Amino acid sequence: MHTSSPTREILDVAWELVRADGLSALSMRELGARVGLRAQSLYVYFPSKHAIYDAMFTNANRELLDRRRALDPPADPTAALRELAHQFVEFCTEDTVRYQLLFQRTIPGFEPSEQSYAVAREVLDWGRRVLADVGVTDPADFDLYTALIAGLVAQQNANEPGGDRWTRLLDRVIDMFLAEVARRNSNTDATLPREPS
Amino acid sequence: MHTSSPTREILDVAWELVRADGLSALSMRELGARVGLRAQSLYVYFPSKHAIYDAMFTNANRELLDRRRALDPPADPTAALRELAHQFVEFCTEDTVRYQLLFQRTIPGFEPSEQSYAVAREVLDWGRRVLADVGVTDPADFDLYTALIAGLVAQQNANEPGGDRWTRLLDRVIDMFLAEVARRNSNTDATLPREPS
DNA sequence: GTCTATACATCGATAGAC
DNA sequence: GTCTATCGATGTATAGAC
Repeated sequence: MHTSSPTREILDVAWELVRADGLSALSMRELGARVGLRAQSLYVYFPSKHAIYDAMFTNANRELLDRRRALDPPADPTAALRELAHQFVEFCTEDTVRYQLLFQRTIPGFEPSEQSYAVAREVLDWGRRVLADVGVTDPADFDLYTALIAGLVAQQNANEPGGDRWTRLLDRVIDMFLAEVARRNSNTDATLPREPS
Repeated sequence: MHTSSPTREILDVAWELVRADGLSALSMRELGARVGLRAQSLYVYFPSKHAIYDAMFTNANRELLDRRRALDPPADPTAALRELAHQFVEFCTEDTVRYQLLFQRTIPGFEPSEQSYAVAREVLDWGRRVLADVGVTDPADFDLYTALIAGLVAQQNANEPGGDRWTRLLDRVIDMFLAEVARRNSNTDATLPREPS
């Protein structure tokens, strides 16, 4: 019996270190010391430092997925979208290092593995589903949505980490987005010939 | 007589290296070798590697300012805003490493110096002036604007560097933004009591 | 599985000779 | 101003004792 596997403990401590000193300041010797191991022994559990980053990447995406599953989505699709967006923005701003790992290409040689990407895709597909529920199915509209959210988060984390100068604009941004999509759809209906039915 | 100072040449080569290998892959030894010096001799011109990053930061902001000054802004304020936004987005996406240095906090201990920030503020103030010309003076509206542009650029650079999947949404985003500000202003006019005059 | 020991190449940075 | 020499770090790797 054990409370946590060595692998699990290494990852937990890695997150601690990274949060304290920055994403790229993760050192194998330091990490080993914190878990009572020499740096070399870490290679028993992870083949390289990038493998640790990769596990952290998966880690973080799973955490986001878990939180989404924990939501009890309201019946109203728009309310559900709002809830999702707020959860995502909070997730991205409550831990800027995690945000950096997930959404910025900042570690020199690190590229998430295929299986890590799979989890990231799950997150994105979840978003697509929620948007489809409010009638947004055009891929360009979805790109627009991700850009709007990404912009708020990027500005918040870059210029006022921990604050809410940008994130408090979220509901306004969602309204603006939904109005824009509705406007564009009604324009399209009015000006383009109908599909034969 | 000389074609360029050592300082200038070091910076030029630093940009080359960084564009080739990534922002954090800048190495003093490599940089020295490319300019015909040993790494240690670089410290005659820059007191540290961060000082080189700082000079590059100022460098890039000045380049952006120069381009703005080179614009011959159209008389119509909205057209001028469009032109500015397009120029900015192109500036941010044509060189992702430069974008990373200017707008992402990615280098472990690097913080731009006060005088470097001054140039960055000039850039921001320029944007504020152009937005004021189209009637956008509320600071929250300006924050909204910067987030919208930042979002397009962030998504483009992170997910499809060199492409235009997000940046081609720029005019749509500007329209959406202007409509939102207009809507909000008219709402305010209609529902709030006027100031005594 | 973990240790010690050792190795190699890399890094930023400093001291001091010339 | 440029050099050699050196320092203390880093990631990575291997060999071998226990």
